[in-house]
Amino acid sequence: MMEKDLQYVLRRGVTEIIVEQELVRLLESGKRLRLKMGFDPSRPDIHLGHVVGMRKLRQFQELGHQVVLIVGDWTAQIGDPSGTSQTRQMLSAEEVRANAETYLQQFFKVVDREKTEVLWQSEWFGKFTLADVIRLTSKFTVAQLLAREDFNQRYSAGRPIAITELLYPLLQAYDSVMMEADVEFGGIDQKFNCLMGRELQQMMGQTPQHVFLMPLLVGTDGQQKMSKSLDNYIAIEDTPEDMYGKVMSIPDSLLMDYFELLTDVPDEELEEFRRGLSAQSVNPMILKKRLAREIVGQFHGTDASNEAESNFEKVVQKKEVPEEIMEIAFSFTSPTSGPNEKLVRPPFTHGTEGFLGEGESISALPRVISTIDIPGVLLAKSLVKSRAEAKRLIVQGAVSMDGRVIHESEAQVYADSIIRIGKRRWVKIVDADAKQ
RNA sequence: GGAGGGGUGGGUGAGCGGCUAAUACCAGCAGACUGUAAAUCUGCCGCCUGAAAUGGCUACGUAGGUUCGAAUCCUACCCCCUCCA
Repeated sequence: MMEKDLQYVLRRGVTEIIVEQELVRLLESGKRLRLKMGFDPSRPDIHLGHVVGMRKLRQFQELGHQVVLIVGDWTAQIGDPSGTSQTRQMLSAEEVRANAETYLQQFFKVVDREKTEVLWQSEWFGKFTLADVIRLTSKFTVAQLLAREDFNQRYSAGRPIAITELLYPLLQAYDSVMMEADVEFGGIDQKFNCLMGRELQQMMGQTPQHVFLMPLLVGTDGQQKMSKSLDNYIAIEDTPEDMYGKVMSIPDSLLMDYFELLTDVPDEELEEFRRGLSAQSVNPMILKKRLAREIVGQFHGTDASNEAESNFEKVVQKKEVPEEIMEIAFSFTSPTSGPNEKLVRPPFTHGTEGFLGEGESISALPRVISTIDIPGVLLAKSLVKSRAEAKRLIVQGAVSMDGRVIHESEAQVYADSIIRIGKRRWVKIVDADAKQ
């Protein structure tokens, strides 16, 4: 049983383990290992890309090991040069602290807080002197650092590399020494930095850490790794509905990766899914719904994930109006004043008169009617960036009211009329007077 | 210290006195088709005004200047990059 668990943890969602044989021996020795994971508090939000590593940490915790989370309050200032971003803004100490707080809160949604130790880099780098810097940097050569692929590329392409960027791997390596890491976890793009940790530990008389590398989660665009700056991410703070919808929008090609990296669905079942997909005997959409339920459930519970699913079926698949929508108050009795301001065009032409039958009064009618300026409404609720945009959308037939496409900026609305823009934006006009 | 290159819309990147709100590509938005998948096709993609043709305003690092007219020319300043030392 134990054996099987270990194999699962070492196989599922893993790209590379350095050095695997040794790590296995170490795990079998029964020693409580110190597992290193670092993060830069340059951005506070955690998304599913981070969750891949966090889940792995959790699995090791369940085997009895200790997580040590390093808050990179110094490296955050440099910005990890890996990937596209070049220069990053320096953050103030307060920003870093606030980001870190938010991060931790989210981190412990997955990782067991009881078995986690949090260390800040400033505990050691805060005391660093120039002498220390020189001592650290003298251990490595430029050639060693240029071995890193992205440095190498930039260098040979004649593009700039800041000295602080070269420092980044060294600082990260030094963290491993200070916390006496047994294993460092990271995405495959962290390989170089983690290996530097091994070297430095060895130079400083420690047993070199093992390195546990995981695949990078591809974002919702199906192209690049999930990241906030590319806006292809699913945040763990997303509402259940959003999260569900975003999962549904990933390309089919990512389906199995997501299952493997982000859920506990057993390998045997995943095999079945794969067979079904390649034999085309199963609709990927069905599997994706399962995936979405699994993921939403992890962060919001099964009730919320079921609700998110029925909401999705109702709103997206059946194209009905969602349960909860934004409302805007409109006074039908005095359409040209009060809260309406920009909602009614100055030459107010249509009122209730003419819509009343013989002997009817306003109160006898279930709904009142008035003419309203649609772009004004959309703008007032920030559903649109400008009037111009609203008009464009109307021209393109993207705006409908009570199920009918609108072609003009002015439209007749009733109390409780519902305006829809595109696929996922709604507003409801409510009677301000009735609401009082 | 010296020589050279460059700063254009969310990104890449053309334009180098009027035809330029500014080519193209990417991203984004919307429509068709759909499974909120992919692929494809179509339209949009600075702001305000107008039903619309139109009109006005703001924008090509910053500040001035030349000109009937400037992203395009001149001056100063700021910033970035490359090479030599």
